[in-house]
Amino acid sequence: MAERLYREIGQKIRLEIEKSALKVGDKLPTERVYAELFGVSRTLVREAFIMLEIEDLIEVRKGSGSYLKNTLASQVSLPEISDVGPFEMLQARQVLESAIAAQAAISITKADIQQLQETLELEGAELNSVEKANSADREFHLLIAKATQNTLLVDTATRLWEMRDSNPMWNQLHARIKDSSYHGQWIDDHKDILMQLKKRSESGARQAMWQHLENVKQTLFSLSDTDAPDFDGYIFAQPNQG
Amino acid sequence: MAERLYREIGQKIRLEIEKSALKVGDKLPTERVYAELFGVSRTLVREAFIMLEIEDLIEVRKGSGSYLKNTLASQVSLPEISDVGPFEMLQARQVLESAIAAQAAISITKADIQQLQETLELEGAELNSVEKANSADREFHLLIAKATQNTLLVDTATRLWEMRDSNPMWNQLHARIKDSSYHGQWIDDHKDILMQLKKRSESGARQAMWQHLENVKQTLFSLSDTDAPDFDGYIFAQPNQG
DNA sequence: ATTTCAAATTTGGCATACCAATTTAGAAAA
DNA sequence: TTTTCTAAATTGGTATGCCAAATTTGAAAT
Repeated sequence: MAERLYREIGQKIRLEIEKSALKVGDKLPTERVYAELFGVSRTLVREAFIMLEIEDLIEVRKGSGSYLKNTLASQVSLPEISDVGPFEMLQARQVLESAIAAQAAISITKADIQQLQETLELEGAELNSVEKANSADREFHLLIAKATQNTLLVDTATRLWEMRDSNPMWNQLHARIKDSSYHGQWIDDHKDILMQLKKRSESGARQAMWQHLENVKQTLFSLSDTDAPDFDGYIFAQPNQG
Repeated sequence: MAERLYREIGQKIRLEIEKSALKVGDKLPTERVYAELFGVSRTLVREAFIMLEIEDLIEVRKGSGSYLKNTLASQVSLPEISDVGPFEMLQARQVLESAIAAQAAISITKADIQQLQETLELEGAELNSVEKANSADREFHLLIAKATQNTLLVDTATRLWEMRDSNPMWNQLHARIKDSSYHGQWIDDHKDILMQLKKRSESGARQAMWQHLENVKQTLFSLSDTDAPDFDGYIFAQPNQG
């Protein structure tokens, strides 16, 4: 496994917080207490505390102690998401990301366009590595959300991608899509989206993004149709984009 | 300020990554190098590295070094909802909920319409209680999301409303909006949305929802203009709905 | 020239020790 | 008894040092 130890400690501390039924605002045991409890140095506990602090679960105050800042419940990023099928996910992305793209067309800056351009070139270059191509794909879509300059829209898009990446079924399919001959169209789609954004065309960007995800759905459908595992029951009403 | 030092170091490292134009996969300078560069101990640099690792920006490999895992651009500062202003929130709702409404127009059922009808009547009746009116308002919008029959869209809409309800500034304003003479138009807007959904008009529902939230923005603006606290800096580019 | 493999080097992992801010305890003053 | 103030204890902050994994080097074998 070879996980970094501080993560293990952090997880143990989470469990301790749960067992002790600590409420928001309550004081946690000190670093030294946890160190002795787990039989490790205070350094490691401290690192685990930093992890939990970055995750916004606790707050650390010098000379005073550490305090629970949020509930454990608010930590978990949506539990039942793994039950969401690829088609349902793609439909949600279609609805939301096309709207975000339309908004981005209004507020996008030259710098944003430049970054999108660079990412697009990376996508073309990195098609040998599925890993990197996926990362560039994600980057492209999130940059568009960022171009709206609206925190909540960025947050929404990010959440969608986090869910996608944590969905095992999607990962399985993604590799095959990227291997398929569709990769060329994938890039063409992105080029089209970028072009509409450059033109600052609201409806153009909306439609280009919609069509892109429509194409992904089609590819996914044909792959799962011919080849594949069981994706029945994931098909939804297909909106006709007006 | 009294910020914890590792955060400062982490920020400096981000700047260094930017200055050095490091690409994903590139190796970072070692902890010892940064320690000397910033004139601090390796411990602090290590803590900063942990912070960046939690943020998924870098990957740390024992005995080997640390590597850039994601671009700085893809870094999303996890949203501290409390400092999202009402106008930013309304803009996000405008973009997302109008898209959701359009989708709902396609898949809505008679039962959904019936429920919306009932909720709408409740809204008219309960205008004496701000509390209940607000609850009915929320119900109306969430029912539309449910009508899409897409889990993720429901989830997205729910999240938006949770954030709205936890934003103190919004709550403060909401009461005043509900008190104002705008309440009548509020209900008319909802009636219009419901009518478009009945007609199953995708673009009609989209525009009706957009216009509704546009009206809310206008009301909010006029209230904060005449009366109120300091809402400057929350104003965004206003998309012209096509 | 190429390959192999072990020793040296590099790099992150972890622990101990001491520092500084905060809190607490208790004695002195009122 | 209550308040005030100071010193001791508590708690997180930072630095140093040694350990272990990974990488690199270079000499020996082929």
